[in-house]
Amino acid sequence: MSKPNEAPRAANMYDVARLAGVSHQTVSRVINENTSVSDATREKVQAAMAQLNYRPNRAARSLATARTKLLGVLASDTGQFGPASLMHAIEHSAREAGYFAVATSVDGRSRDSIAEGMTQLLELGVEALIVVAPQAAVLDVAKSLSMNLPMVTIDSSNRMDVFTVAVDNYSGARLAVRHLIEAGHKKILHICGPVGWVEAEARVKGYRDELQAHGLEVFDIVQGDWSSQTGWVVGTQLAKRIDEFTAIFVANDHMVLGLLHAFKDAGISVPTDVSVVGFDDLPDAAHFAPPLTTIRQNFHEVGRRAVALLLDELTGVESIRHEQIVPQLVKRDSVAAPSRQL
Amino acid sequence: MSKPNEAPRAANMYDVARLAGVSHQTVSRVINENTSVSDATREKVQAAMAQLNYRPNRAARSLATARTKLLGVLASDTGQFGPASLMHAIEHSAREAGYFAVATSVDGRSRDSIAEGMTQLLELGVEALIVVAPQAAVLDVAKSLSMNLPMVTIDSSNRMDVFTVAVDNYSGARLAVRHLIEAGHKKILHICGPVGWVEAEARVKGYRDELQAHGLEVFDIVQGDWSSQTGWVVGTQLAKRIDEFTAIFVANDHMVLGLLHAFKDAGISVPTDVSVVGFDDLPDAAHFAPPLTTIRQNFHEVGRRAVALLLDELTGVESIRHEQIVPQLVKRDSVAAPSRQL
DNA sequence: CCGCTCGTTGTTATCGCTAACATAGAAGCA
DNA sequence: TGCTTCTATGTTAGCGATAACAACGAGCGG
Repeated sequence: MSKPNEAPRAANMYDVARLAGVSHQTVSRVINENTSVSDATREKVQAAMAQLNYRPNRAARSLATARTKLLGVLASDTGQFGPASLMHAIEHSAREAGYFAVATSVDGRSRDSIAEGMTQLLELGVEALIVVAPQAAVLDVAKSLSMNLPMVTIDSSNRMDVFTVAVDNYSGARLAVRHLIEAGHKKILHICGPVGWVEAEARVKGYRDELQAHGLEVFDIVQGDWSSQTGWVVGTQLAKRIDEFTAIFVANDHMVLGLLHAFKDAGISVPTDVSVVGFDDLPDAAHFAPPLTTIRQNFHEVGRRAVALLLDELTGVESIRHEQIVPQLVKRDSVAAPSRQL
Repeated sequence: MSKPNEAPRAANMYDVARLAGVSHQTVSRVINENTSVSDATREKVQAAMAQLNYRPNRAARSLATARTKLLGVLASDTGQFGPASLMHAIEHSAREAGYFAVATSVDGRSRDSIAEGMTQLLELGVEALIVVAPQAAVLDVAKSLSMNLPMVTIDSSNRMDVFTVAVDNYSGARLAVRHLIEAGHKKILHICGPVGWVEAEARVKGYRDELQAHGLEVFDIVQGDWSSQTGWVVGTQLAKRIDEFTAIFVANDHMVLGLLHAFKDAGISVPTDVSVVGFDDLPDAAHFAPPLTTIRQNFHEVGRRAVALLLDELTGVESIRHEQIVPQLVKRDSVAAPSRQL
């Protein structure tokens, strides 16, 4: 009394081979588009595969080849616009190359969390690693755990020991500040991102250097954390010292939104009373009040190049070790000539 | 002349066994915390694993057990706030349960893209599927390709053939409209999401039903597509017909931002001239001008429950087939009593 | 003191695939 | 025609784990 349809196990290579009247190896050859298989045989096999709804078992294949066709992405803050866009780009580029990108998001401030994510990725058997985590700590942990897995990091820290692809945050920041200077501003503040983020640091440096290059005063940097909430808090405080500056370079667009909110409540008009430049060019930035002048990053391009770099490394092709994508200034309505003389 | 350090292959179970002076099976037992292993042996094995930096090979394990511990996530529009938050929640919940969530993002309007994503997931050997795609088409394709893989979809379409976890968009919409009605509005417009999105449809229905329940006029729905850009376009047109309504229920917060922009340019004040309620409660919504009254969705809870449901199904536990998470109204400053008599 | 049980460990087969080698015909060439 | 060469296919042995069963002692009751 056997139960015939109990757990109808999925078809494997031998099932296909039997139905097509060939050996399993021939089926394997058809799948891998390998070498010499006659057209007649190929068609028979393909028909059999279709009929059985056959799908190769990736685990078995990985075991036999020691290759998983998996790309690991170690990411933090995946809820943010930047990382999310990046993930999307990476996934698509990977897929085009026959790879599958598996992502794990970690808390960039916790070494345990990072280590746990790395371990998972390693156990999955990823062939290479993309680190999308703007905190230096993530990179360190990843590096120490990854043995000699090919690895590229997406940041602008310019560490020489890892391949990097990055938006050139430093030039982006200079671009933003220069735009403000060219509009006639001399007292320019900077609201930066949280400590530990390499992007934030690069933007601070760009801000400083551009001001100094023009012989202008560098203010104490105002500490932010990327969130619009903090932008609002900072903006509320800044509103009281409005006579100290005429322009602000803000390290990201979200913070600008909060800042704008605070300024509006304080009766400060942008750009009449103070000019603002952001960073990111969120899809919403064109609809801020006023529409925001900001720095656009091409995340899609960054993701694409990161995958390309990794694939080169995997296939042994020599390639550039450090790529920078230059961001662009997008002019909208948040910058005007200063109306006050300080 | 052999090259000793050429390709230092990672340690496997036999290496550990040899070093610990036991059989590979005993190592397997230690890893799986299985049955009777003496403390002394366990410690020896653990020491050997640590020394060799041993990591079990997931492919081999999958092959032997026919289980991958992989949860597939078929998602569309992962750049949006909602799906991104959801993915994050799913990933964390899965990890807590010893699973790894692999996500693939597809274009919800292209059946080919959906089918391709599904095929990839299936080949990876995912044990179950979470569909985070608000378009009905995705669900259909997934259903047809998935054989009888356990599957839960995150939407409110209330299809009886699939497990669902969803934010109750219908009640959310009624909540929003009721709030407007209670503020005294009688002419309330709705800007909806794109066609084919089940959330959009549920919100439309909620809007209609709530108005009808109060005997109020239902306007033609204004077609949107979630983006702030479209919100601006729609807002620009609506500004010309401002005397036809006093309030708007907008299907998501992004569109509100564009709408606000258009109204501001047209000299229409919110909430003085027109009241607005959004949907989503973006982290930025508190800093819109004015701060937005909107409907908050608890994505984290949705993700958590979806994973729990799937795990129940996987382990054969009977569970609820359809869960609804009720959203909340968040009151801020974009709603006031109507100032005009229509 | 013998046989039984149970806790602990080892042995062998197996998962589904690919790599490497083996083999059988057909074609090419003198 | 007889030999080599190539094309198309089959056979066998792993990859690194788990499952199922076998075996070995120690402890225990009769």
